[in-house]
Amino acid sequence: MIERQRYTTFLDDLNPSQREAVLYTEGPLLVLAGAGSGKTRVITYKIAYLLSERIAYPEEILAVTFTNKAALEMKERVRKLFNGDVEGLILSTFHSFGLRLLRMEGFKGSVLDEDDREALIKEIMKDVSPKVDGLTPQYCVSKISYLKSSMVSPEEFTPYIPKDKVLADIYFEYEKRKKALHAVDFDDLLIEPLRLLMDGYIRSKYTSRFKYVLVDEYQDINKPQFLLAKIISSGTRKLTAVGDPDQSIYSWRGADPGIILSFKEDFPDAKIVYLEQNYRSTLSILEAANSVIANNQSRYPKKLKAERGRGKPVVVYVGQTDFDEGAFIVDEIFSLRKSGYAYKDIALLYRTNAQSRFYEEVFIKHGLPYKVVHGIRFYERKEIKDAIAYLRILIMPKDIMSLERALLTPSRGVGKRTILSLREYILNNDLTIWEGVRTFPAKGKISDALLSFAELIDGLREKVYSMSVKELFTEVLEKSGYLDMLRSLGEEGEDRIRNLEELLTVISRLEDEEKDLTLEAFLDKMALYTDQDLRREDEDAVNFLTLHASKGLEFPVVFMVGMEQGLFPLYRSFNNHAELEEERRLCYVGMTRAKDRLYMTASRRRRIYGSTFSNALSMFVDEINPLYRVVVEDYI
DNA sequence: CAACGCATCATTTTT
DNA sequence: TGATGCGTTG
Repeated sequence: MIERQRYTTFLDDLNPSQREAVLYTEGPLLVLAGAGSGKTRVITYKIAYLLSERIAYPEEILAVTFTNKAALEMKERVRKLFNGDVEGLILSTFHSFGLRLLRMEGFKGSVLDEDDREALIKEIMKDVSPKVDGLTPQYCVSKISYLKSSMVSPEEFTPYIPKDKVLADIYFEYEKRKKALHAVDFDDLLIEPLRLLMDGYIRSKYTSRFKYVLVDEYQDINKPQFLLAKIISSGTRKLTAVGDPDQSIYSWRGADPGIILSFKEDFPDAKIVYLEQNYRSTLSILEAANSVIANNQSRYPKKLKAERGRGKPVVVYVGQTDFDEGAFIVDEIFSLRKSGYAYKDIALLYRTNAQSRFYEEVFIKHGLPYKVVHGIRFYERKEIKDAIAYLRILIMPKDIMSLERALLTPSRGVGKRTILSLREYILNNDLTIWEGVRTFPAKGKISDALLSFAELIDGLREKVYSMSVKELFTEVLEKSGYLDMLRSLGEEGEDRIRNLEELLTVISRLEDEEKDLTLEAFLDKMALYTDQDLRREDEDAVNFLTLHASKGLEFPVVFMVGMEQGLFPLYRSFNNHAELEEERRLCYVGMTRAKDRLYMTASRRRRIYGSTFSNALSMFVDEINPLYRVVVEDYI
């Protein structure tokens, strides 16, 4: 008994409903957790509890969240709470888990990023399909991704509009070529594991391993993610899903908010726990947010209760021009600083990325520090991709995409034409990339070039297991002539070398964190992690981010800018009820990020795309209960 | 075939 | 405003 108490003292930090959710280990559990009600806390405490009480071993627990960053933070919290060895615990994103499963089942290919995907689509469009108005590569990428998230195969897809007839062919060909290249895209990281899990033997391996499955942000999962969670947890059916239907903001991307609403149908014996106390925001902010979200018709009524005091009202500012708006924000930030807030306590949220530039200019003019938070993959910069490609071809025998990339830069007399026939040659004869380069029938200069490339790669391959990733990285860049190429490029090259040096710093850090980091593990991280996950953020700067990117975060002070009809909500959603409600949920997400102070700013006239528009104040601002807001107008 | 200029048209994007 | 794509030129 004394033992037990020692292990679980941390349960005292929880309120009764949170504790109920943590302690329930009988079967499926849905935690409907409002904004700021401690859902992350429930997940981390539950894992720590399972471990502390020896209810489960680390390797029997799978917990999934939506971002790598969130996963990393949660793992750290679990480690601290449990204060023991968590080796074997999988706490990652669905995608990382999917890739991991594929690797465990022998997948040796590479993961296509957004650029690769688009490049492949462009190739296909050139080759096969007739030209159709409005059928852009980007349209294809997003539509195909949407179809895959909805689990509609090329064969099942029935096009309704003309351009989708062509798209259907492109989709089919895309899947075919991707498969030939032994590559998977982000959507495959969910779909392919599902395919494998159809096999009874493979399935039982995972269902017997995972006794507890926990899923965060359940309101924004898509069909394959749902199936993955359901199947993996089917051994014990001890699935804990945590989410908030009011914060579902990704349905345009294939997320299905219906999944959280039908939990009780999918798991009839499920227990449901409601977390309705908000610990994050002041009463004014919370009531303001409540009054906005209450306007959504398709929702289960729910009202979060504030645990904090009234605080300051939400400040609504309407300037004459966007410059007034900027000046107001700057003034407020100066006075917030005086009352003790740091820059990093402040976030500026906007609806579209394009809006950030204007505020960046304002901040630069006034010498205020800011950082734009967005998920551009580090990996997507050319020099980074090139460097990674070199590392990949050392251990990935089927990674033709990376081989082609490495072969092309620095230029060594092997051009696009040779590359294409080399690809054919490797695919037709089912060779490894190494055999391919060595035996490809070429003559003269090309043959020499290929041979010395093969030598280079073979030489480096020998070192893979005797060198650390960091050493190998430096070695590859030197020996391949890549650094020399950049050095000869002058100023532009210097920038790129700096990026590579930054990558080197990242590698050092990863190696510090994980002893014996293998090249395989490193490469898989690179494929899925964004800048934000890899970079340390300790600088004191105001955070600039989209409303979407703000999900799951919190800031003492939040500015929601551009609160105008047409900008937010966007024009497009005006005559689409479902879309408008999603915009409203987005507004709710933004408002509930704020702990102490919330500002919503707008201007009567604003320059967009070079011309001036007059927008009405956002309807969402009107929906705020006047008790909790003050309107500041400026007519200077 | 590439380079240049003009027209066009703009979401959100955890992975 | 600025990125992108297409059609025209050299």
